[in-house]
Amino acid sequence: MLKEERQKYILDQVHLHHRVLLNDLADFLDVSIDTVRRDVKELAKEKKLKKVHGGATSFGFMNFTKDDGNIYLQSKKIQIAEKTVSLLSEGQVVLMSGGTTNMEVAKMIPRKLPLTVFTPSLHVAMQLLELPEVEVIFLGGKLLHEAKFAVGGTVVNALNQLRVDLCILGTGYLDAEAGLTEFDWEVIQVKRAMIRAAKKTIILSVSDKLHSVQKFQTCDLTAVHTLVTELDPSDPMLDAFRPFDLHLI
Amino acid sequence: MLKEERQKYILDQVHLHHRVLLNDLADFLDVSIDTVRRDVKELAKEKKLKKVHGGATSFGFMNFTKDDGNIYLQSKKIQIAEKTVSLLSEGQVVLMSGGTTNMEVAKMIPRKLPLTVFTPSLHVAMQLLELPEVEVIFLGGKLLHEAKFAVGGTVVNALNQLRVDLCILGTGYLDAEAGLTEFDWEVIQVKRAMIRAAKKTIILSVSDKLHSVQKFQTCDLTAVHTLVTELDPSDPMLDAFRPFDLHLI
DNA sequence: CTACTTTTTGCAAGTTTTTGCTGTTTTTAG
DNA sequence: CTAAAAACAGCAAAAACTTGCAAAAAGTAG
Repeated sequence: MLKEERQKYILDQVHLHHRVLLNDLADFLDVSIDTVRRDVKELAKEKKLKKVHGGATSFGFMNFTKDDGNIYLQSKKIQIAEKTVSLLSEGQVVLMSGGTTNMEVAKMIPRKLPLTVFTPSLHVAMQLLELPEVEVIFLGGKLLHEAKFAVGGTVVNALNQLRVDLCILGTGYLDAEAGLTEFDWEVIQVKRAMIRAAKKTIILSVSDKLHSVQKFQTCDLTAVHTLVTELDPSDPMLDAFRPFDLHLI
Repeated sequence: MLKEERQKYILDQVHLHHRVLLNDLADFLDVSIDTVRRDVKELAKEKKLKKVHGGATSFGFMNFTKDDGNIYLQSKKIQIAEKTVSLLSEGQVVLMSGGTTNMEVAKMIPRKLPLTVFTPSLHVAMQLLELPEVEVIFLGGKLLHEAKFAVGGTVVNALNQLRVDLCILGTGYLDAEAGLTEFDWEVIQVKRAMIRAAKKTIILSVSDKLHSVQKFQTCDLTAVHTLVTELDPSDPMLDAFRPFDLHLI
């Protein structure tokens, strides 16, 4: 194997995983650890990657990502948020769930757009209050410590008496067969009520979460009207969802 | 696992939850507590986070209360909060309003004290959720943009069906003759309902606000059971309030 | 083809970094 | 004040790194 090839592989791995272990590289490339070490040293000198004790990382590695794991996720969420915001129009009454993707949506709503938003998420509510033209109504109830999300009978009852234009459901797990799934039973109850209360339901999902299934089902895909991902609507990854009467953007 | 990965995880957790325990980190990352300690020490030296006894916190933590700039005021509020916390006991069901003094109370509640707290204040709710033993129930409704406080019929109705041990009313204006006064009519409605729902009502007031009168009256002093100020209970400034059947501390 | 140089690679010895463990001191909470 | 938890300092083993060197591979010129 050529040195060029080796270094290309190393760079690819760094770009893909944002970090590599020298041992793994030596193992895979079937050369001594010293050779890999020298390669990485060279690449580091050319500023193509950053050498650290025991491995190498990409440059933006230490940048903060709210979502444990990878930095690309954040930019995907921003893309999704952009598409979602484009679906909103003046005067609408909207229901928003919690989750980091919905937070991005909240951040991205134009300052001048008048909306009425109901939400059971403390974080989303907090963010929405930055917008002077948005009337924020919090769906009160028992708050979950981790998610800072209100659950329980109070929330569900309030939702049952509500009729809104749009429901925007954030982070959930999505699969063509299993539909929308969650691991928290209490959250499910709230999300179901949210879907019932809305004329249309939009689901936001980064492509990583497509085809993932969790413990409990919130609803199946027939209950959903629009699916927003960071992918192009024609992407083959979305093929499994085409049989449903879904609007993909 | 690379040191960089560990440190990135630590930083992400700090940013996400505003505070982390070294034990939790060591546990999750599957390294000794010393290693985590060293990592946190390094990150602290780089000003990426703040090291505290037993864990680490992010820098901007709890900065959503705009600093009133006045250090004396702040320390007075802390004194009041200390006194107030001493009035709480295990298992109580408490109602808390908003305001900066109440925020101090929320910060000061012991981590191990089990309570159930109802509140219409986003900030107070957010702060209380840091305490694992406190069940937080948000009184949902239309949120005021400035105060981040829920008002309106929904809140009042919920309160009318509630019966709690204690109501802690934060920043209001207090005068022996005029009683408790406010300038926001909607907030008044909520505070009245809060007082009705509680067996006992505690009022927190820095001495600066004693003998001030606002536009509308929330209630008169006969509805209040305890008045907490930063002053000594024997202070002559409190003389005007002694004719009432008030507990001064 | 051969002799020579240059580059690349692996190895070994010694150094540095990292990590967990020890016992001791400091801080915290009841 | 006392007991428990956390922080600290020093040590030792393991892992990673460095350097120098020699063998193998590749290139070059006569």
